[in-house]
Amino acid sequence: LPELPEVENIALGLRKTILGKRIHRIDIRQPLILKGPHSSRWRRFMANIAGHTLTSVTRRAKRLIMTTDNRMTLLIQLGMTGKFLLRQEKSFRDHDLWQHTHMVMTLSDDVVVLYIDTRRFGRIWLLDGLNPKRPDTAMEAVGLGPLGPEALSINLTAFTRILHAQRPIKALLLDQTRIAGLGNIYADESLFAAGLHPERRCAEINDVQTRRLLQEIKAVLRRAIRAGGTTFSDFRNAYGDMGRFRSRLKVYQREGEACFACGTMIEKIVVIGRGTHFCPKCQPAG
DNA sequence: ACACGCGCCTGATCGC
DNA sequence: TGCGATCAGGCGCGTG
Repeated sequence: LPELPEVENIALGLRKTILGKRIHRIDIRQPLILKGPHSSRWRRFMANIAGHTLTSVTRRAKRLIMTTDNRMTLLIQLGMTGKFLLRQEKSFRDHDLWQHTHMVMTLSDDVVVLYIDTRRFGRIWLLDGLNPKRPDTAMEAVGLGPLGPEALSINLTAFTRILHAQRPIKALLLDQTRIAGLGNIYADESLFAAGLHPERRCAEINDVQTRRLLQEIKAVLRRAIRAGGTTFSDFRNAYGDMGRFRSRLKVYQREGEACFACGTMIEKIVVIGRGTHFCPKCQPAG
């Protein structure tokens, strides 16, 4: 489940290899994943991109943005299992993942970029005229849900403001319109690091705890980025490497195991329909 | 406006 | 052993 740190690592990997490369062609094997006003005319859109150069690969929350020198944009939301894989030749056709490869970009220098998504929750929007430094307007214009501030850069004032709500704190952390980039893994890990029960009502969190939670969110995300993200089964970066953060998770997927801080058994509950892991002693309710 | 819950989709795991 | 049922989860969308 690619969250901010995983998408950041995918972007880093893609940037290193494909920036400045010329696009020879883009093949779509599964048109159903395409969205946006050009999706029904995707053949024309892709033909219009061919021959041009990739000028930027950026990230907004969990969304990837790839732009060309003729101001065309592929905006990718990876969903649960979406990934990019870089290959030097076309031997990937024998690969196990070929049946879930929905897009193939052939670039200069024999670089091939595969977009692979087993469960097909991911989507690719075909856009034109998006400014990669200010992508939100264009994204909302094509019906993508509005995004709150980046979890890595939201300031204390804004964070305090969104905590004026009656929902459980975990629900807020997963709400991309309030704070963008966290998913289930890093929401649970941040709440553990801050010593907050995931069902704690937002409005009951005091100023000291608020400051602490914001610091821990950013610290957890930064550590996860440096570790290359978290791999359970699916996530790989653009070079096929697994993330190394899994062994450093404190609560996520550790139900029944001992808390590293106090030895209490980690519990798993359901909050707004999501599996939620926490230490009942380090993260007391009420 | 706000908040919750369903359904999409497939592979892994569970239960009989 | 085999096969159907269940679960996981990001996000759009419908509903209260």
